[in-house]
Amino acid sequence: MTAAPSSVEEFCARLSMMSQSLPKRLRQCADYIAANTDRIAVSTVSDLATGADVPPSAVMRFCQILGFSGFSEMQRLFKDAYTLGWPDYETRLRNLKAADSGSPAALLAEFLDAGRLSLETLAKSADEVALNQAVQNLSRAQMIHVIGLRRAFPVATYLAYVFEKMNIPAMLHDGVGKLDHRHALREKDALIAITFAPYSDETLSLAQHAKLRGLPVVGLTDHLGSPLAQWADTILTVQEVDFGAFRSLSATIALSIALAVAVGAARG
Amino acid sequence: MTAAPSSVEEFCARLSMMSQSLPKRLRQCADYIAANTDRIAVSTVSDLATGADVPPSAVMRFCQILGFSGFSEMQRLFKDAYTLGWPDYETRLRNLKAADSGSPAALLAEFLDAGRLSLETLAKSADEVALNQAVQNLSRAQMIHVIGLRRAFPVATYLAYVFEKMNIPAMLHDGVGKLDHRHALREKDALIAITFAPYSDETLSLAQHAKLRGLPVVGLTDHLGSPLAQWADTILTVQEVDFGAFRSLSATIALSIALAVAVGAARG
DNA sequence: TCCGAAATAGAATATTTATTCCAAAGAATG
DNA sequence: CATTCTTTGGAATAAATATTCTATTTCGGA
Repeated sequence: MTAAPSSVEEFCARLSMMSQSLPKRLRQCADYIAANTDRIAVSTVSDLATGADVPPSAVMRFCQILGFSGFSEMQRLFKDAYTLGWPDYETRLRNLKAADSGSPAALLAEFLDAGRLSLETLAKSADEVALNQAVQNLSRAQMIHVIGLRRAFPVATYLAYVFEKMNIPAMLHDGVGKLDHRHALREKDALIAITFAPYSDETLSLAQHAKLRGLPVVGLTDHLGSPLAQWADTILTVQEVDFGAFRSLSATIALSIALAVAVGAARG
Repeated sequence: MTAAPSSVEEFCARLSMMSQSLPKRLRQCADYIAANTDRIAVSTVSDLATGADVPPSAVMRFCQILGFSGFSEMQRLFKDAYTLGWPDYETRLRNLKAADSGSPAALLAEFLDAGRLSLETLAKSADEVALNQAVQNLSRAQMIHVIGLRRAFPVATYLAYVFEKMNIPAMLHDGVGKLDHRHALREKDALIAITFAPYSDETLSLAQHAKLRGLPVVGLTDHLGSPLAQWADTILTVQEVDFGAFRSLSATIALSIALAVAVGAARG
């Protein structure tokens, strides 16, 4: 018995290699599974058996012929691939770590990978409707207030930089000197609030203040259940892949610039 | 008991509605699940329980509070949604770009692409030797000073954030109040200076000051001919691909974190 | 500080799901 | 046509997983 495939690609290759030489029932399995690789992660043996019109034991034999100990082992391949976004990521990560763990170059490779993965995830999950709505709200504002502290601070400062370059009136609430500028929020202004778990009280508090005064609030956060959601009119979510304790911010910054430039364009 | 959500959107909405008023353990469930909606389809109760750091029974109670009969029913929602499948990155990016140019979604696609290209470029061009040298210089320092203004400011602030999180003494020279803290540079300290064309005088000036006092200076800039080169012991270069007038900073930030974490590791 | 209600953890149980095994059917070979 | 090897289906078993239940703990209000 040959070894089991260790990636989805390898799995597919093996499949097309073998399917010719398989007896009837097993070929049915192979064909059905090849046509539904995207369902394997969320199916049971009997789901697949029903789909391929074979008894469950045929599916089991099929898994074993491919080199897996059973269905569960085969399914793990697909569950992992799904969870991680791309199939080979975990394997590559393991190799990199094993190779030369801790060396600066290895670390850099990890962060580059994490950044890339974050960008790809955002491409898949970006909510166009929310983005358009955010742009509309912000482009009507007389002044755009920006707040983001701790990990979100770099994002906030970059937004402030971009707005300034485009001659859009914007104010960064940076908390310097513990000065609170909430009263700078005036009628017809809007707020961009950025915060990720663990959420910053100051940011939430300013968002609440703005919301209660009736200003449009655009929230940039990590998920829809964030406490920021209740104070924002529009929520944009970004999941950054983290490596170690730190995140790359790549996706967050990309989304921020896109937002800012779109606002700039909308204002003409 | 209210009826269970019948779509993932509804589920997320319900979640953000409730999460405020939930007791501790259930809130942990809500937060973890909200941040990992994409994993639910392929997780077991105990996977989620482990991730949320609660016992499995808490996850069950959580499912029931949301209106499901149990975990299996909740998971079905996500398994079904999964089957519809996300388009892959390439497809999605093409779709985003296809939306009439200038639309927020199209802009986002461009910035995501630019970001990814920058990361890939850095992966190919990174100078391992310089990186190692930079890590060495910085890990010996008693305090690390960081300066980066304008476009480089977000990078500098993120570096300061990361150093702080790792308990490494660091000082951000942010120019607030036009205060000049160059005399905070002391024997055995080191400086990270970050600047891109058009180069910031303040940054160059501080680098010069440090160099003349004999402190190690690590320069992060756009190319080896940068004016920063003459005041730095080690030069790290990053080319960010720009789209329109703005750059994504993805690669610069990835390099910065890698540098910081490597320094953290070297200091033990 | 006490009481009652709410929340919790973990063990016990039920259910689903995966896996094995073997008798029977079918194909190939001489 | 008999023999042998392969394939098959389904029942029996094992394992994983979900779910319930209850003794405790925690929390909030008198």
